[in-house]
Amino acid sequence: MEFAKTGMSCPDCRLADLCLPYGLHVNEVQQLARIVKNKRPLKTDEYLYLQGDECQSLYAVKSGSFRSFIAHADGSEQTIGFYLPGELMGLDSLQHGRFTCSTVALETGAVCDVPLSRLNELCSEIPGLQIQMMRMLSKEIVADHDKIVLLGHRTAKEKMATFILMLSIRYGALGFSNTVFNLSMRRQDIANFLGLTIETVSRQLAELSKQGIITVKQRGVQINNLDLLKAIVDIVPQTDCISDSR
Amino acid sequence: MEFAKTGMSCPDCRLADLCLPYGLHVNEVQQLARIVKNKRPLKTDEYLYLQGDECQSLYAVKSGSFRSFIAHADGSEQTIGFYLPGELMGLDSLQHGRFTCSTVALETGAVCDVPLSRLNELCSEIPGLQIQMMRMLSKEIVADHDKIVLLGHRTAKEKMATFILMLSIRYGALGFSNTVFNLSMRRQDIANFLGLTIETVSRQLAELSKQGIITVKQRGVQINNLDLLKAIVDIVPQTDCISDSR
DNA sequence: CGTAGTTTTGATGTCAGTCAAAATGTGTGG
DNA sequence: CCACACATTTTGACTGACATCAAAACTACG
Repeated sequence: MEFAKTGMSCPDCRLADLCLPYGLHVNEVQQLARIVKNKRPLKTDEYLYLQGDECQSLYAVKSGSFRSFIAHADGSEQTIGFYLPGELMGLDSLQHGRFTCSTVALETGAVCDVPLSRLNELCSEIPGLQIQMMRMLSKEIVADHDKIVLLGHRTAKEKMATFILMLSIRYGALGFSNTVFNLSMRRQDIANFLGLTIETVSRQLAELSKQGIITVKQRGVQINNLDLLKAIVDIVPQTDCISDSR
Repeated sequence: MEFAKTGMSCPDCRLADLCLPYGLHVNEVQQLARIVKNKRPLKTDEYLYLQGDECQSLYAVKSGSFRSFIAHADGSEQTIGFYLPGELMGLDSLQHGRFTCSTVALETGAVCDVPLSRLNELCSEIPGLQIQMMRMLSKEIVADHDKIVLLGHRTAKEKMATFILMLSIRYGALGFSNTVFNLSMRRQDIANFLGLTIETVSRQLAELSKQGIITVKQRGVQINNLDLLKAIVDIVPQTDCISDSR
């Protein structure tokens, strides 16, 4: 998903209102833009940072999508979440200065590099930025709570439906279609994220297809009946998004 | 768990280094203390705030323990977490100004009331406070990631062992015994938190008892073999705590 | 076109949920 | 202090949803 051109700066970025510049005055956005470094694009499966790395910068998704996960001593992984444009990655590192998870590109994408030391300075100078920074941290917490709810007590079908619905909502909030989109992650990633096996994910997608609620063609997903999908979920995810039809 | 006396202020609070004052100069802590209001103690099952309430203040646990949970339209709940002394509650509200979960006292306890507007002002004046605030938000995110890992792919036995171990670590970090403590929450709360049923929780506790790893007497838990407990968990939770024997 | 990776489909097993009842604990009023 | 009622926890028998194991079908890429 191409959105903001690589090299485009905060004042001109269409994602500004979903990102750090939200609520800032024009000149403040310019100040922010001056500290943001544009990173080169990342290719599929390229790592943005590794668990345990010292954190010098936070990264905002400019285009593409990313997966973050925690690796365990035994080699197993748990996918923590997926990041779409406008979202800030690396917020887990602010506690101790090291990333607690690894993040990898799911497709070709670009990120904005926000040096932490400069960001902290700027937060002191611009109250609005400090507020927005806390908003974004809080948003991550709320999103994580949604994930806890998702993993807590739901059946495989509910998990699958919720996953599709959350993506739909997030794409919609970005100005994309909320009924037709591509899954940038593999079945394995979905399964791992939802605490299921790939076989179960495959079967649930097939089931939802058979019921006519969605149409799946490899990575491509089309939602044919949003209401039925919501009926399966029935528990309203309080995802960050601004415009939710509910 | 009595810890800091009600009425005691930040500069004298034993929990200061786990809480907002961490890293501040003495005079800055005094500034902070001036905006903190002492709330009356809460009794068991008394609500601190309700999901959907407008957030005027954040609350730091002074003594006792709390449970926060999300209620769904169908009446079901998902426990999001448990709060112990020194922890800050309500961070989920910073995004939109409303609490996204309810929080209730598990036992008699007291909290510090930190008015949000004053806190924001103070963060602008005291860079160290702004940094610490972000650390605490980040800590919450890391803790939530641990919960996602916990709920993701673990068996009932692993969940139960991890739960006991995390409590052990947190009590230890507070200066309490990490081998003998009371569960302030009911079985129902543990089950709901772990995505299990009370029957399964009961059986797993019985199983761990039978193996001699722990001794359970109602709310009381004694860990007889910390290494065996860790062996069951095997996936190291990266919980916030400072001093971890591992 | 051939190989490797990914996804789907099928058959079987198992862990935790459900239902039911007993045991234990907690609180209240006599 | 005891008796009774109610809540919580434990134990047991059975069931079912999802995991596991295995193989086939589909895709992608050189």
